[in-house]
Amino acid sequence: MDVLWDSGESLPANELRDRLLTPAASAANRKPLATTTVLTVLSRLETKGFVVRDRGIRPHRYRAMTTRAEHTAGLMHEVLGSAPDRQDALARFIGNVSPQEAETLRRLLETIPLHRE
Amino acid sequence: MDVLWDSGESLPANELRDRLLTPAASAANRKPLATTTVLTVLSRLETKGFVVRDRGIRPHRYRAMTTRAEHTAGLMHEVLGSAPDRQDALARFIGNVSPQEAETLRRLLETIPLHRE
DNA sequence: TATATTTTCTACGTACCGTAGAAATGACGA
DNA sequence: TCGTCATTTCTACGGTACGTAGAAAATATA
Repeated sequence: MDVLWDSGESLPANELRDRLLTPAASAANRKPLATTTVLTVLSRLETKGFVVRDRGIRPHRYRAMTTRAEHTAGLMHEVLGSAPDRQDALARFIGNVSPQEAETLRRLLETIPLHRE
Repeated sequence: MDVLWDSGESLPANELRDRLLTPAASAANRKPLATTTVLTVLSRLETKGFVVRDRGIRPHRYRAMTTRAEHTAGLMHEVLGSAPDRQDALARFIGNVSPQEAETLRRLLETIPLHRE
């Protein structure tokens, strides 16, 4: 997913395989993955809805369904949504953010309409 | 975990087993779990640090290590922490909260010291 | 001490993931 | 058209985690 996210575009499996062999990975003695391995994973990611495949052209091209930020935010909402006490959870969450991030959050919240009941 | 969270106190495995057989569960034709099953799961939860066991008394007593809200908040921070683009992720996250929750967040943020660089 | 309770140890089925070979499919040049 | 090569799909195996619980060991109790 990181490779797909970093390259905004859609990529064929071979390209993916190559980009998965980063300098860091090479240094760590990681041998390149087989193309079929990459394809298997891509299929599974497609099933999970994380990746979209363009079957129109022959080397199929794959791209991330969402941006990484969206994905992260989605996970956060998922976690929060599974809590029966959202207010509490949010309070605890906010209680642990750094002052810098608190500032960021304040600014972000300004863009949301005030709630009038 | 839900049972432990709902009962703030520490409970022995047997009590856990009983409380796991809620009316809803009974209706769904769930048969009661064996006590050993509950004990196995509790041990695993202990290993993960989700549960603390009091070995002092004979029917050992188990309690949740954190509150549910703390747990949820912890997961959210974990997810956020694994994102290389925290700002973006937060922006996306905030972009999807309801006006009510935005209001809650604004209020919560007031309790955090302003950030002066 | 014999017995009942509680805990630990071991195990089995299921599911998911990383990995990839074997087989099928599709494209492309001779 | 056919053989060959690239690509994709199908199948599979080892590893880890989880739900479940029996067998065995440890401990309390009558």
